Amino acid sequence: MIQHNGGGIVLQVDIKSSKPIYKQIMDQIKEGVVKGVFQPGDKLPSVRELSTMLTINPNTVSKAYQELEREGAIETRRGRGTFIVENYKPQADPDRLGQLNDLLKKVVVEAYYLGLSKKELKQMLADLYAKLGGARL
Amino acid sequence: MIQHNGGGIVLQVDIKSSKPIYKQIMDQIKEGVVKGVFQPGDKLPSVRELSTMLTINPNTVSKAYQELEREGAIETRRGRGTFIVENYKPQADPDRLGQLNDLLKKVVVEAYYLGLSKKELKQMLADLYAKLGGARL
DNA sequence: TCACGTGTACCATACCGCCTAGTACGCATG
DNA sequence: CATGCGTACTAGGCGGTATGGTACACGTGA
Repeated sequence: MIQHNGGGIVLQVDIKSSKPIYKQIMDQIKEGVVKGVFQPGDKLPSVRELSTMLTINPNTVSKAYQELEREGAIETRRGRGTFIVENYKPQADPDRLGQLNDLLKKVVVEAYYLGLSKKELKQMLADLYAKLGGARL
Repeated sequence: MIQHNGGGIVLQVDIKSSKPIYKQIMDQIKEGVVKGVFQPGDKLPSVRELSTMLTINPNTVSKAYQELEREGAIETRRGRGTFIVENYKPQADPDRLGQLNDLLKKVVVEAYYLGLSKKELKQMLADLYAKLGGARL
């Protein structure tokens, strides 16, 4: 578990996880935005800097940044760096909406197999909203 | 998209999907149990039969069945076949509970990036419960 | 102007999960 | 004993992921 704390931001990567490193970075940045840890316009660590901090390859960081930009979450300015997008406009993408529905369906099925009632799952969801986005959501 | 319909059960597999085939089988069987399409004690297709129907390798089906048995969802009886477990007793597995929480967290973050409000997500969850387990959940 | 930091684009290599193919074994049923 | 069943094992191919290295294009600031 390698950690990076530069200027208040905290990113950590688990090399041993089955989840790809570039996806770990993506998820943490998006979660950080929701939490408010990353503010619109904030500068992210440079590709080389973050790769050094996490002792991973620059290409891996670059891949994470490219995917995030493709999703519209961040933007890159050549020669300047990578930044959290300002005034993010969500678009009702049918594909991503379907994926979200599938993901949520999986949650419901898993909850059943863990013995969680509908009420308990709703509570879990409420707790997450409280924990993640006090003001934002 | 290959489909199998034997005795009322319907399983389909998308070879081109990035999701592993054995996981597709696992998810569909678990979803089928929640829906009630599969009843406790029901016999699943044999490894060879299902592999033939889906035109995939028997080992792939076997892997799906083994994982499902490890999760306690199904049980195999040597020489007889594979069956949906009767009287399934959910166990409060802390690991799986943590994974469920992570999955739900991802849902919340994705929902934010799709512009879905907390209310809309809760509605989506309610719809899924209605669609999946009318009586069971 | 020029050095520097930035993201980007290649290429080659290695590793690992997934899937296939084939063969063989142990067990329960009829 | 023949059949159907799950299981185990080996070998190989394929694609995604990550690494290592090099090179290029662009914007900034001295």
